[in-house]
Amino acid sequence: MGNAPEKNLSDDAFEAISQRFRVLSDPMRLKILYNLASGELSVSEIVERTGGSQSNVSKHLSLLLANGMVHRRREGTSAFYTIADKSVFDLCDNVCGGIETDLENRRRAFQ
Amino acid sequence: MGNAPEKNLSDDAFEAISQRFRVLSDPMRLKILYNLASGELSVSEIVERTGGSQSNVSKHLSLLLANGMVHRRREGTSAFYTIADKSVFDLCDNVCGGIETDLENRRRAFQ
DNA sequence: ATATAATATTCTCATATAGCTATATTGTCA
DNA sequence: TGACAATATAGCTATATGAGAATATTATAT
Repeated sequence: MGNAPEKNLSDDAFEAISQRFRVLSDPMRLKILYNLASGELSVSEIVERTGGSQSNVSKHLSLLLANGMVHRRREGTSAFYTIADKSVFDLCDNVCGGIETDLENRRRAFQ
Repeated sequence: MGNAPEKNLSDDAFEAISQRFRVLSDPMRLKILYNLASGELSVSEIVERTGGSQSNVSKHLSLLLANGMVHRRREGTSAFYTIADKSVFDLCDNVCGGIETDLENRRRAFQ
């Protein structure tokens, strides 16, 4: 098991990190990040792949952008999004990789 | 960077994992987990350390329990909680360890 | 049985937000 | 300029949930 916390964290700290988790607590946003894991995509491509509405996808992308999870590159009338940095990508990778195991555990737990 | 997703994940999968993130998206719950990182605590001890109200702390603990994040051990009129498994602990550890960096980045971003 | 202590739950209110529809913005091309 | 395409935003509604206050539950002790 772990060690005791070595110092007290401020309320701001807990607020900040909970905000980060909140961004990841929506299925559509996870779906978007999951699709971006394979590389850069335009909004319309993301709309196609996720099956979400254009406005909804765009709003989620704005939120991801505002929270530093993705980068945006504009080109003509299009906008291309990528996962911002390795930590987000790793998180996405772990999450996506762990989902099947997680679901399997849940199935077992309910039998 | 990563590889493309090897298979499509079901909507249920994204729902399940987003639910997990949702549980971690509240400052008080993170605070509770952070305090539990040092070992088992009773509800009243958690109330003292977090500064939350009894009913609020109890409610958050119920939610953490329902989502498999903590275990509960009853003894007399008391209830003692521990972090459920290593994955939760690791997550908590990573999160707590990363908070300072995260805050520092935010400070920089706003200067 | 009754009082007390520890924890859990219910009720209510206020706030946040996901999704929809419609509209606005921005860039390209004829 | 005007039409069109791609993206972003605003307005609205319904739902979820965090927090406080009050109450209920459960266990111990006298």
